[in-house]
Amino acid sequence: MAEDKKPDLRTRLIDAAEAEIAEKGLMGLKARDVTARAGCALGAIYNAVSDLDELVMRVNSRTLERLGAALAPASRADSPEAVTLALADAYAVFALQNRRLWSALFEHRLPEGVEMPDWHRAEHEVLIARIGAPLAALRPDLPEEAIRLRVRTLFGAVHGVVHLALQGRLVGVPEALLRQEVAALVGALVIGARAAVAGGGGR
Amino acid sequence: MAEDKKPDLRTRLIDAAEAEIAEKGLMGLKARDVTARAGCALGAIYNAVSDLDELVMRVNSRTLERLGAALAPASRADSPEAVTLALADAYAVFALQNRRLWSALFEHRLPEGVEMPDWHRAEHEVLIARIGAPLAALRPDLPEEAIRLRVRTLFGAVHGVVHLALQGRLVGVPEALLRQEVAALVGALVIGARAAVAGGGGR
DNA sequence: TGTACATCAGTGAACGCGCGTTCACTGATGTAC
DNA sequence: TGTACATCAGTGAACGCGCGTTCACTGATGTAC
Repeated sequence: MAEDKKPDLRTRLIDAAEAEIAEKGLMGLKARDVTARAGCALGAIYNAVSDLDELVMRVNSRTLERLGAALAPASRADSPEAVTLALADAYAVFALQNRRLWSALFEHRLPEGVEMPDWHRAEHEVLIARIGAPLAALRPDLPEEAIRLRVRTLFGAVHGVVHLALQGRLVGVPEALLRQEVAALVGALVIGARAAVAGGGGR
Repeated sequence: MAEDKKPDLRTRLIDAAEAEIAEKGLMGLKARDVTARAGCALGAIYNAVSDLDELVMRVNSRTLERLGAALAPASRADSPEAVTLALADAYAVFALQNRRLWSALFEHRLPEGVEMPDWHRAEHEVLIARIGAPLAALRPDLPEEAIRLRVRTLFGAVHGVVHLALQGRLVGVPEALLRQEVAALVGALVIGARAAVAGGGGR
């Protein structure tokens, strides 16, 4: 009666893993904590999923999906410049609000020699495409190949600033100023892109 | 006779740890491998050093010093723009040539609640200052505080592109194109900075 | 020059723990007749 | 409706291993007399 119909164990395990990572970070993820949280026995993990690694990838997969959703509204801004700026800002905000889950995206390493499954790789392509659209509009002079490259560079730049800021240590930007600095960075790059088109210089 | 005067054990241990990290990465660093390589017993580590963590910090300290040396020539370029570009390029080259040692700089986490010792923190400040000089020359309109912030943003941007490229997975720039892309990135930022001064806009 | 003693870097077997994974078992559910 | 049997998700104690750290011991070196 009060016994809600529980979701399928596999889902509960992914939920639990997600919550654990959100609380303790990827390094703090332990099989025992996950099963305790999901309310099942330790061994049950291996019925639902092949591996702890798979569990992490399922969580990362969700995070990527949520990230995608968080970036979606940005694409509706009314100029390529505005879209690019909005994407970068949304990225920073998402990272700030989901720090550990977001970090897990980049921290997770598969054991030596194991390849990332295609379904996970494909999810990244979606992100690339989303950034690529405004950039292509901004630089109609560049071939698709060059755009794809620039997307990666732009993404890397924004990512790096956010990443170091969230790590806190070393040489990061203070978190309170992160959005502002990301905006300054992307703003400069976007102006540079426009100037390149106007000037006719390929680079 | 053929017995060369061996350096002090502590030094040999740091040498060995450095070599191990260079070969296998920070995650692959094991006390037993280090001592085997240094030619001493396992327990000897704890006479020379308080901890494996300290050993890592000693290695990182060296890496930072070598990074500093690798960046030094860049400062002799003849305009602030050129210096900034040369610094970024030297950074990318250093990372490419010292991938695992460079990565260790950012991967190493001290156990919860342990603070980074000052001697290590100070070494980072040196790097910041080195990038700050040309940037301050480029933006004489900005107060020192703002320059310090921009240095971190610029550093983060370059770092991010390099970092993702070296990771290889996900959304990185291909390594062969890394230097070119870093140059494009920094070039655009430097142009943006100059334009900001000319235009009188603070941002 | 010799003897007794203290020091301490260096040794390596053993400790201890964290933790992913396995596996023999249980019990609920479904199927055949 | 009842009985026998198969299946299989779920259980949790036990396994096994990697690995940082400790600690009782050794033996070389230095000091005092």
